[in-house]
Amino acid sequence: MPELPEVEVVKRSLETKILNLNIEKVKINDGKLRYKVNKTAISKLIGKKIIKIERRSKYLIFHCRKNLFMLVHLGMTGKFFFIDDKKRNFKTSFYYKLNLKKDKKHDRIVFFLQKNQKLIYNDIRKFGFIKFYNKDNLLKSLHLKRLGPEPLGKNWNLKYFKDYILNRSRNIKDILMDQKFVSGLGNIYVNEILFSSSISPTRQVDKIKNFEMKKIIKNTKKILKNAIKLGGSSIKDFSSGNGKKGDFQQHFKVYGKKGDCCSNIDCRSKIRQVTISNRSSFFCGNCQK
DNA sequence: AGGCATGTTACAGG
DNA sequence: ACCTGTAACATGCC
Repeated sequence: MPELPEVEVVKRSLETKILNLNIEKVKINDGKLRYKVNKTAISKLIGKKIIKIERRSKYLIFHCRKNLFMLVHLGMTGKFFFIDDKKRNFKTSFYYKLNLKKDKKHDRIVFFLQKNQKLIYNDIRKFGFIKFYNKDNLLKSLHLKRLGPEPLGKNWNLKYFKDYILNRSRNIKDILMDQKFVSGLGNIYVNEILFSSSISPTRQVDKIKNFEMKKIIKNTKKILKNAIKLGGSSIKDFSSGNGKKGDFQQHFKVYGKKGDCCSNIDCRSKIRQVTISNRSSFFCGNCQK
């Protein structure tokens, strides 16, 4: 999935494309996403416009008028494609090239917008979802109500970190991936954050010192901001709303680098891969303690 | 063929 | 009620 930086990039891209365009029609090719798409609810979009797009953690919140909110999670392989049918040269468009490959069959939902514009929700594995809320029940939804602070926000700080891990015994990787502790990080970025903080993913949280927590917080913000700036990562399935792929993956230092030499200049160790809580963890056993 | 993949949630057990 | 770990979801790739 797209983790926080990827979702942020998608959000910014969509903002430039679909805001204030009337939704004329919605076509459901396959509504069996993580949750079945509610046909009655989605049809309420017709005749309305998206007036604002917000990101919370890895969720996108589309604001419509008349107290209608569309909550989207991209799961592991959800993507948005935007097509301008009017002015594109179809045969040279990104989407046309993509169709020649294999993605077209995973177009699950198509939103037809005014001026021959189309927004497509494409999701190979169907772990993503689209749900509808009103203002009162959106934040109370099971998805949003228990989310911890945003990693780029001021509420995710040393005091919060210390208080949260009191009386808890888990490894640091687990807790950084826990959306109740901090919301928006996933497996890739947590691997990168721990490498740049020189902390082993298996370290128990009660053994993390204050200066290390500070380092984690600082590196998290740095890495996320840089990833957003570079347009996110594109592992296999991510691309932003306009079909461009991000460049951050070229900056990975450990994720997917099993067997490669550690990127720290004075280190000759090889990156190791172990499984922690059922997820792959990549780290340097020499640099990360 | 089998294992792995950017995530979240329901569930079971403590 | 809280905390933690595990399995499940669907599809493609190596």
